Amino acid sequence: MTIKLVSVALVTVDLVVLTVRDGALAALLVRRGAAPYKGRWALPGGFVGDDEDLADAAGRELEEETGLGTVGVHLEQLRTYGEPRRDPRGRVVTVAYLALLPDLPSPVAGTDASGARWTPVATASRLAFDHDRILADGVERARAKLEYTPLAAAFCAPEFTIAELRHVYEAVWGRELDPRNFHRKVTGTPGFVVETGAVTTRNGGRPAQLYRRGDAVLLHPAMLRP
Amino acid sequence: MTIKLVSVALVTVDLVVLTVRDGALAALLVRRGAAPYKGRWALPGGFVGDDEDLADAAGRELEEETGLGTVGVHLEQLRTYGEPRRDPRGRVVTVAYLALLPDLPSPVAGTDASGARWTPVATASRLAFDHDRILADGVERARAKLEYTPLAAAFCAPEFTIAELRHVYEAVWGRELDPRNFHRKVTGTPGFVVETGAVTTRNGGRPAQLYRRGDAVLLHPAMLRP
DNA sequence: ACAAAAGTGTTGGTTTTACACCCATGG
DNA sequence: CCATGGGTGTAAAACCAACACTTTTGT
Repeated sequence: MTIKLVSVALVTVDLVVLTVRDGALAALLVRRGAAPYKGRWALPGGFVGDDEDLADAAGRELEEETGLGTVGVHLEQLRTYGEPRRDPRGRVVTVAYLALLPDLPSPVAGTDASGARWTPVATASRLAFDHDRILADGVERARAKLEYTPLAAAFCAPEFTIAELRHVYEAVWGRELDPRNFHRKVTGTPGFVVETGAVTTRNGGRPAQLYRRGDAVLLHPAMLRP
Repeated sequence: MTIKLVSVALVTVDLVVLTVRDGALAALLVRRGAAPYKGRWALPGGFVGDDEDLADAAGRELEEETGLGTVGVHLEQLRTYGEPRRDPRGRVVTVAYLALLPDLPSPVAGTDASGARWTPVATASRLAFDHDRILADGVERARAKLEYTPLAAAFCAPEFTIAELRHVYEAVWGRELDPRNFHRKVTGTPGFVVETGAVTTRNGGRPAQLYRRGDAVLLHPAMLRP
């Protein structure tokens, strides 16, 4: 056995931050200001504090990058990437997190001030490090979890209409869904959404019921993507 | 900002190794021979080599612990645990892997020689570190993936009968399934299993067809666990 | 009145479930 | 012949896709 077994590594968190903008799934990217990969787009991220939990580090980076608090934001661990030469500076193990946000009109970065920008995932490529792969993994996770969890609501404002929820599915899956059948399915799946009693006409046409997220954690039956 | 941001950590891999034995889901545990948690049961694991990929480290640990090669064994990354004080010796971030094995009669540890043992997951508790939680996460992952992937075959020998496959589902889900409907469902799901042409009577009764794993990676339709 | 969006009813097809029934072996 | 496990048939129930149709707003 010749492997050196006590391995010390730098630990970072990287964030796949997704939202639905203009009918498409978009990721938050930042432009790197320093080597390596200077000038290239990358996932937001940074080092984990000495006495900081991984999830806390991810929440802190999200706050720094978006200006948002982490309350109400869906944030889950995605996967860890630790290939020995993934970072030219040395052994860096990164724990990737997946964050899902509603399309916030104002306080988010993406105003391009801080060098952060929303990019449709279909056109995001040639990112720094192994971030192409991490982003792809995050998108695939989001697509899969829409099927069997109520995660789509994380892309919506706290109160939303069934049609707004449907637009999320259509954007993430890249496929049109029948509004009538979708409505029945969502309202018929126990715990997915709960009626608030309020209505809105913000989308034009007949007023629509507003809903909040229900307490289900798994959808039975699932929303299938055939 | 007072957080020290350049965090150096020791990186380990821990393994949740599962098999089906005597009709129950069982995990491979080792008894710790040194502090901390000396004498307590723990998940097998160890440090990642200096120039070693995480998946390779997991495969190496599996081989050391079971005496098996990693060919044909299902091994996937589970989750990463990095709570600052999860290890009293210092900052240790562990990347957990999930391994699924057929119930091998002979060469595996578990003979208790090396201090390793198969334990039904229902009775495994009070493990060292945060290993209770890691084991629970691994079991839940296995349960969930049986639904929508052909993973159950990883618990079977290379050639298996439909009934043997059903026993896996019944052990992992803790629920009896109708043999007739199960048979139709499995053989009717494209790519799940392929007939070998051979038959066996090893389970008594009428000879049963032997099958091998198919090439499907996702099951359509899924095997539901209601 | 008309367009646009929300929501309900209906229908025919597929899938699931429960269970009766037949098949092929060992003892 | 009987017990045991393997596998097929079938009918009722549940589910799903497609689409005609009604409701309620803004202009």
